Amino acid sequence: MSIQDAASGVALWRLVADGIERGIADGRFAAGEKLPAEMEIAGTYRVNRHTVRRALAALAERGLVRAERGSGTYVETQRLAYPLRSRTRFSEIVDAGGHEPRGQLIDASVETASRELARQLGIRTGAVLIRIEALRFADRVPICVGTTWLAAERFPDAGQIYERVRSMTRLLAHYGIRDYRRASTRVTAAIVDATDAARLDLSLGRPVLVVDSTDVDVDGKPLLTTRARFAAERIEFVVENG
Amino acid sequence: MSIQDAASGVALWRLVADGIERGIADGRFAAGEKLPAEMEIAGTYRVNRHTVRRALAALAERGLVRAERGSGTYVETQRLAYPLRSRTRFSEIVDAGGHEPRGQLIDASVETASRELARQLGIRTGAVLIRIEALRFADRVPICVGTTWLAAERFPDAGQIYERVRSMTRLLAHYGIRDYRRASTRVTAAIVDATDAARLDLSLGRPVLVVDSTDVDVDGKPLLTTRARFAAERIEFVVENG
DNA sequence: TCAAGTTGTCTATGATACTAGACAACTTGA
DNA sequence: TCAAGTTGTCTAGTATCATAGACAACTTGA
Repeated sequence: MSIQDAASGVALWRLVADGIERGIADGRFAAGEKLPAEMEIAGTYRVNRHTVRRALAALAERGLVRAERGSGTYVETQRLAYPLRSRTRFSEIVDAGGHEPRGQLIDASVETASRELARQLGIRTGAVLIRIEALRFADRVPICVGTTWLAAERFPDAGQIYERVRSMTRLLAHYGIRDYRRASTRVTAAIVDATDAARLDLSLGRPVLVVDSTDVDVDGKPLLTTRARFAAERIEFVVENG
Repeated sequence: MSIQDAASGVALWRLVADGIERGIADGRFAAGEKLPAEMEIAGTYRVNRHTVRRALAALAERGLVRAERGSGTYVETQRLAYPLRSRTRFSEIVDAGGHEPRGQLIDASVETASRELARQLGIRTGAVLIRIEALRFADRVPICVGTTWLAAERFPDAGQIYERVRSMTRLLAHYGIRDYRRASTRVTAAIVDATDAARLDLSLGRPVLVVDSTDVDVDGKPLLTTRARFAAERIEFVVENG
């Protein structure tokens, strides 16, 4: 009972929790950043570590922070609302959320279509595909890593184009496609693999949302198919009803 | 823990105290009025009576309420700051405090000067005096009851005049005295007697401040002497230093 | 691989908060 | 004078708050 007068009627852990929350609100603890260690917080508030834990538990309950055993306690990034509509453009969605979208080419390669990919793209099995591996950011936070396949016949040099324009929408525009829409979207979840964990700056064992989608042109002809892995703790899919 | 969620970190009694304080602040519980009985408050907040007592104790500590055993708990009137200067006018002081001064004649009579009164008024022992018993209010709250003596020779019919003008300043003005000042002020305290208790609307046993004062004209000649009893819980004398 | 640092969990102790019931002391009004 | 209502005080039990220490489980970086 050192920072409160003896008869304040407010629990110590509440004062600590409020103090940390204020720190998050005014940016002293930035989103995604690590909070000071529990012992350190206990020191600054001159309070027992258990009291700090009580405060952090209350904040975690409300989703403001997330504790990672052995590593630290992190300020939860507010999850980006990501609507799933027929018109789904990463850059537009992120921009609408008040953040700056950015794309980064990780790798572009050529491969042949598996039966499944061929079916989705409406081409024959074994056809030549361009495979683009890209990482997408909102402000400087990685949101998702996506693998996109396009028919090499229709989109030659797609990898180089993407590297330049850094946006799938602009890539398609480069080939004269002014509009397209989402034909199908399937969402599931998985545990992040080591490669994606590094790309998304996620700890091992954290969940990712896996989105398989196919975009088609105005005539319904498949343009590309994508498998994207979203850092689950950073986004929230919104499905409009009706 | 009925009116707060289980993990609020704010003590129940604090919520009750805050609620009552808000009630006082917004006038739901008027100054001087009796609060609901502890059991009743406990009922409205769905809380144990002891918790209510804890809340009331906190408010009493801060001087917002005052408990009277067997009677009830009352909202403390904010004490009126009453400066003691050479220029001391009840009506001016009350008016400066943002309240409406009022005087009320209780009794006017004639008596002869005791040695002490004679000395204070600078007249001979046994001289005829007019004794005025008056009650003074701020807004409709009785503040003090005062007994004033004036020389009948100089101020004939003072009682009737006071009854009409209801102010000692205006009474003196009636006799052509435009200014006067406080020659001496002595302050002590006592327990209210039954008569004054009724007049001041005080419980028996409560303290009063007893003020003996003599006012003189600009030449230093005594005009009147007064013994006033102030309800201690309603005023606070302020002595300016320097 | 290891040491340092971090969060998670356990036991233990004392203080405070809240509830519950009972009775004393006192005031008020009939 | 008395009954009803009020505040004051006491004992008791349960739950929460806060402190303290120890160790496990895990991450990180050298």
